[in-house]
Amino acid sequence: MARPSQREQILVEASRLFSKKGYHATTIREIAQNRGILSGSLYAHISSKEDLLFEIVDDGADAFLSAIASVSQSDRPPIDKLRMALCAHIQVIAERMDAATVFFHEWEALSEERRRLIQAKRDKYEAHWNAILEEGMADGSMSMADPKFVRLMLLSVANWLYHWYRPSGPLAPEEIADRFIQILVNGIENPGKERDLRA
Amino acid sequence: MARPSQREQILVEASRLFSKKGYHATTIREIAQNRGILSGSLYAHISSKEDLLFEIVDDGADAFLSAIASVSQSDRPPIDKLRMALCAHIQVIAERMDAATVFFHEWEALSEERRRLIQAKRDKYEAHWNAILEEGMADGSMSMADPKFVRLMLLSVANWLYHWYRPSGPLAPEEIADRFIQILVNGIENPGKERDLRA
DNA sequence: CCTACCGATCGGTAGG
DNA sequence: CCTACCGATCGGTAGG
Repeated sequence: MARPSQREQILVEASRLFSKKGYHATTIREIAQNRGILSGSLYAHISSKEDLLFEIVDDGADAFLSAIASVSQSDRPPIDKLRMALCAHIQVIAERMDAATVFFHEWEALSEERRRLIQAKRDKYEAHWNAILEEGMADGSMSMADPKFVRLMLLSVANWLYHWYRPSGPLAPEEIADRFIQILVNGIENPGKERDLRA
Repeated sequence: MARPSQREQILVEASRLFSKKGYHATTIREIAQNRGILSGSLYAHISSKEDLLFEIVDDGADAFLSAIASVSQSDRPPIDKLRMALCAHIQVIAERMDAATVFFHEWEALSEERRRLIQAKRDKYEAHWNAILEEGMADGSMSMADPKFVRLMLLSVANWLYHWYRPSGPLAPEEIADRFIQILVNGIENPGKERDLRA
C-alpha cells in the first residue's frame, strides 16, 4: 500500500468525525482543519459533504457484502458457515469501527436515491444470511420454528457490536463470534432440568 | 388523562422530528412551526434545545428502568422473568418508538454531565438483567458458559427493535418476545443430529 | 491549496 | 405568544 492520497485521508478523517459527533454536527471546516487545510480547499477533492457520507456508507456496505459472499461460496456445513458469517461480520466492524458506526447511524441522512441504493445492498446481505439458515434446515442440521427471527437475532447481535466493540478489548473477533454461536446453537436452558416440571 | 399541555405536545413533536431527522438536523423553527407558533415562542416553554433532548432521553431511561424493576421484584422462575423482561423491553419500545429511537441514536449529543447521568441509568438497567441470569444459574434452570455474552445477546436483540419494529406489523410485542426466548432457550441445533459427527 | 467572500440559516433573546 | 432582531456559523464558490 502506497501512502494514502489526500482524498483517502479526508475520508478517514470524515469517518472519524461523523462517527464521533454525527454527520450533521460535523462541519466541513473541522474536517479540513484536521487535514491541515482550509474548508474551501476541501472542494478540490470532494464535491459535497454528502458525497463524503455516501462514499463512507457505500464502502461499508460493500465490505459487508464481499465478506459474506466468500462465506456463502464455501462448501462447509451450514453451522460452520453461520460461524464464519458472524465472524466475518464482526471483523468488518472491528477493522473499521468508524465507518461501521457511520453506516448504521447516519445512512438515513443520505438523499432518497442514495438511501435506496444502500437499502438494496442491505437486502442482498440479508438474503445471504437467509440462504445459510435455509441450507441448515434443508440438510437437517438446524431446527427452528421461525428462521426469520433467527436471522433477525443474528443480525441484531452482529450489528449491535458497533455500540460496544473496542479493538483494545480482551477478545478477538473470532472469540466473540464463537461465544455467540455457542449460545445460539445450544440454547441456555439446562437440559438436566425439564422446563415443563417447573411451570 | 387531561388534554396534553403545550409543553407536552412540544416534547412529542420534538421526539418525532429528532427520531426522523436526527437531533442536529432538526431546527427549533421546525418544532415550533409544527406546533403552530414561532420559534421565539418556544422559549416560553423550554429553556434550550438540549433540554428538550435531555427530557426525551431521560424519560426513556426511566421507562426502561421501571419496566424491568417490576419484573425483578416478582417471584416467578428465572426463565419466566427473562421472558417478562424481554417483553417489557419490547413494550417500552413499541409504545414510544420515537423516544426509543432518540434514546439510542442521540443520547451522545448530550453534554458530558447529562450523558453520565443517562449512562448510570443504563448501567442500572443492565444490572437487572444480570441478576435474572445469575438467578437462573443459581437455581439450575439455566446453563451458560458466559452470562455476560448472554446478556449482551439479549440486549442487542432487544435494543435493535427500534430499527425494525412497526406498531402496524403483524406481531404483538409478547409474540416477538416469545419467539426470541424460544430460540435463545432451546438453541437452533437439531438435537437429532450430532454436531461432532459432522466435523 | 489560499484569499475572500456569498446567502442562508442557526439557536436564542429583548421587549412587549 | 409575537415582533424584530442578534451574532455566529453553516456549506459552498469565484478567482487566482
